[in-house]
Amino acid sequence: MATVLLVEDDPAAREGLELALRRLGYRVRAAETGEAALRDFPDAAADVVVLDVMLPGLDGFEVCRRLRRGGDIPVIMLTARGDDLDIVGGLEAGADDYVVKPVEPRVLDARIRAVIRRTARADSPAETYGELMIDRGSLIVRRDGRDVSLAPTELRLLLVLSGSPRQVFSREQLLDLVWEHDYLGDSRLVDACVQRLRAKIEADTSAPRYIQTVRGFGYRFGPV
Amino acid sequence: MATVLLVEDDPAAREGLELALRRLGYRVRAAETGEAALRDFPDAAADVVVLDVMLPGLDGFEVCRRLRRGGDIPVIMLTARGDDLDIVGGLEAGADDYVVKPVEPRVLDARIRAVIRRTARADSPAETYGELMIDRGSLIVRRDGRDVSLAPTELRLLLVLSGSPRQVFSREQLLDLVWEHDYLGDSRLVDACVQRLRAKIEADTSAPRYIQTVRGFGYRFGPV
DNA sequence: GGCTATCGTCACAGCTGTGTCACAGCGGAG
DNA sequence: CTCCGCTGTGACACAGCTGTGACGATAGCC
Repeated sequence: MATVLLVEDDPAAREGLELALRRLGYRVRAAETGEAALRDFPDAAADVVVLDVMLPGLDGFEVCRRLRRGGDIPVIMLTARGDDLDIVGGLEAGADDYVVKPVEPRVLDARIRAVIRRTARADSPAETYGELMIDRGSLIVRRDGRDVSLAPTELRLLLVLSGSPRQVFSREQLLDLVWEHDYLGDSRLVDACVQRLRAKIEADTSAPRYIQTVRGFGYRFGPV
Repeated sequence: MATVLLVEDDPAAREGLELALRRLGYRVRAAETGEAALRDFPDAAADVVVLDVMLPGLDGFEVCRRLRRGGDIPVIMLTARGDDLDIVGGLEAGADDYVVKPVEPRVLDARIRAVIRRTARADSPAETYGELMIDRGSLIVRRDGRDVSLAPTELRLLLVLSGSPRQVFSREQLLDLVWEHDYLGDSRLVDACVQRLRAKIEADTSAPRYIQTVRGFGYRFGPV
């Protein structure tokens, strides 16, 4: 059965949900704050994170964003009833779903299963594509065995693209996923970042091997 | 921009949402009943379905299940406030998300984009028609195992046609779906693009195997 | 077999989309 | 404070895609 990392500062709500989830067959690890969750997370080996929005210290949105950067664990946000802004913020921060408190256990159960079903993907420790190696755990990228120094944005771009090899991403999608701001109008922003990334990981930028242009549509990570 | 198929029987709610979504840049096709939606669907070429739960005739759950069977178009359910049973039922029926009525346009916008972003990631298996392979994820087209280099418009045309095999598309429909501009009067525009596409994917353009002309009506993708 | 509406084909001029580059603003490190 | 690297922006060039119109070919109808 799946493991849930539950992040909730209110003891009553936390223990209630923990008990309910255990009854439903989940393994549960609980954390009281976002910091604790982020600290525990690599070891928690959770399949899904259930995350309260209102937390002392780091709030839920920020925790969600950081979890997103670290990998692709699905996140379900717990939000106060009727606060639509929370919903928008949570989804923009990369949450996979949200539920409104107080939550029925069977509702949460259904959402957890739906989210796990959607994101069921195996994550490998370090991926190798030809001469290129990408380690999502340590965020180290190597070409021909030598470390490549990437700027933060370049790294995020590479992680997003290589996270779904061969999948074509439009510029709009990339702005959403990598830059996390809705952009109106066009600019050479994505192109420029792609170019910088290519300059660092491609042997021949005029015949890119890893980051390919799909004219009229966008870009694709595709070794071969 | 994405196309939304909106299924809602209440005229006021339907027209309100339709207008709001158009303002946000979506193309919208509306249906009043589940039956109408299912009938329209193959032609609607929608990217996401927004589906009211309470519908006359087939209810939202059943429509959702049938849409699921037909393919993997993402579905967002519209449900009455506070009805948790709806939520469970909707997610079990295969819905990707739900929103509570009445819905703020920007909330629905965020949900639609989140759903599209998630489902775009799912790698769709490549389709194979005889000697022709079309991979909608990577936008790679192969004939006899060799990559075919298609121009953007040619590729869009092929994607639209092959998205509904055997379906006849009129030139007007194609101008709308591929070129996205309402065209008045006739021109050889569609023909020219079809010809260019045929030259690249057909072995014998005088006896096309994949893109067939239906004289007086339009074109059809039909590998037979 | 002729006529007509319809479709295929082609060449070309204009233009769109992308690669590339330099530069300035910004923020963090020291 | 200064310095340095990262980021976003605009300008520019250019490959090659696109739309257009003319004309030839073809199928359907009588």
